[in-house]
Amino acid sequence: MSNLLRSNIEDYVKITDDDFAAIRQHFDQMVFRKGDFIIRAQESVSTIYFIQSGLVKLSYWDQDGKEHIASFAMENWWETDFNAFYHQSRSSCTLQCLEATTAYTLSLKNYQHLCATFPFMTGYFLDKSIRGHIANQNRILSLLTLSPKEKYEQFLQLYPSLVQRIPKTILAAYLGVSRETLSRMYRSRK
Amino acid sequence: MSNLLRSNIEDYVKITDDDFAAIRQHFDQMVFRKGDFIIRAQESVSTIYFIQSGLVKLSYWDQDGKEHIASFAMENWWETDFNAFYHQSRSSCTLQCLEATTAYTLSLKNYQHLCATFPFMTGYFLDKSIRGHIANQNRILSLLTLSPKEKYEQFLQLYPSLVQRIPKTILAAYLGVSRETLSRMYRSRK
DNA sequence: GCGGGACTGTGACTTGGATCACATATGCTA
DNA sequence: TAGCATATGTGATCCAAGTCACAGTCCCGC
Repeated sequence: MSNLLRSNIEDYVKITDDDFAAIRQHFDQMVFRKGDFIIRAQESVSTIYFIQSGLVKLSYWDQDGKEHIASFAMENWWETDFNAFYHQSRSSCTLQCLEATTAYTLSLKNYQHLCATFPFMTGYFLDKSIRGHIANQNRILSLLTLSPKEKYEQFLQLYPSLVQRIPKTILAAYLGVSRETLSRMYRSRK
Repeated sequence: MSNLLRSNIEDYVKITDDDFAAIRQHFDQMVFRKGDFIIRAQESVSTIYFIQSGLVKLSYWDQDGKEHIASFAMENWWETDFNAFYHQSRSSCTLQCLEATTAYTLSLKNYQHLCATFPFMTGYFLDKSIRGHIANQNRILSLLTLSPKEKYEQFLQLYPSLVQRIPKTILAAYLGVSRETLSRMYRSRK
C-alpha cells in the first residue's frame, strides 16, 4: 500500500483499484515550503487538505497579536479551517507550514461529488469527523483539568514524535502556557 | 411539525411520513428526573441520546474530586459520551440531568442499522458531527484566548437562554473559572 | 413550618504562572 | 564568513485568579 490517502481510506473500508482511481480524480496535489501559508486569515476556504508529508499549524491571532494554536496536522491527517469551509465563510485562522509539506487537496464541490458518487465516503468522513470530535473533547478536558506540567506530559505521551518537530514557542501556544513556563518545566518536578 | 426529532432531521433533509415512521422505530424513549444519572463513570455506553426536553451536563471529575463540564445539552441536541460510545469502552464521564429530561435513545446497533437502511442518515449524522467539531474548536480557542470575564460574556451571547437554567457553580466549571471569580464578575468592568 | 442541603455572595490571603528583561545559541542567507 | 532573525534558557517582579472561610438565601421534603 504505497499511497497514503488510499491506505487512510482503507483503514475504514476496502476499495478496488478502479474505485480508488475514480476517487483520486477528485483530488489535486500541492507542494508547500516551510513557512508557506496555506490559508491566510480573512480568506475564503474552499478546500480540505490531506497531508501527505510535512507538518502544519492552524492558528488564531488574538487582538493583542498573540498567536494561539487550534491544532497541528501531520502526515495522514486531514486539515482545514472547517468552520470557514463548512459554512463557506472567511477564515478566522491561518494555516501555515512548520515543515515543507505536500498535500492532496479536495474542493467543496469535489467533496460533495465524491460523497454522492461513493456513499461509503460519507461514512469515511463521518468516521474522521467523530474521531476529531472526540479528540477535541479530550483537549477541552485537558485544558480544563491539567496543570501546565501535566499538559506538557500528556502531549509528550500522545504525540511523542511531534515534540521534536515543533518549536517550543509554538508548542506553548498550543498548550495554553507561556513560553517561559514551558521552558522551566523540563527540570522541575512541579 | 410537532415532532422535534423529525424536524431536526428535516433541517438537514426532507423525509416522507413513511420514512420517519421507519426511522422512529429505531428509537426508544426515556424519562429522567432532575438529578438523575443517565450515564455514570466507568459504565459502558451503548446509546446516543436525543434530548426532547430538559437539560443535561456531561462532566468529568479529576483526581482532586473537582468537577469539570465537558458540555451541556438541551432540547434538540444529541448527546452521549462519544468517546465511550464510539470505541465501545467505559465512560470516563458522567451524564446527569440538570432538569427533568425526556430523550429519544438510539443504541449502537440501531444506529448502524439506521445508517445502512437510510444512507442519508449518515449524511445527517456527519452534518451533526461536523457542527459539533466546529463548536469544540471554537470552545478550545475561547479557553486559550479569553479572560474569565470574556468567557462569561461569550457564553451569555452564545447561549443566552441557558444562563438562567444553569447553576453558577456548574457554569464556572464549564468556563474553567472558579465559582468565586465568576460570582465577582457581574459588577466589575474587568 | 422546620431543618438541612444546595446555591450564591463577599472579604482576606496566597500563589502559580504571566510578564519583563536579558543572555546565549543556532541557524539561514547574502 | 559575517550578520541578523529565530529559538531558547533563566532570573526578578507582579498580579489575576484560586483558595479558604463564613454568611445569607432559597427551596424541598418530612
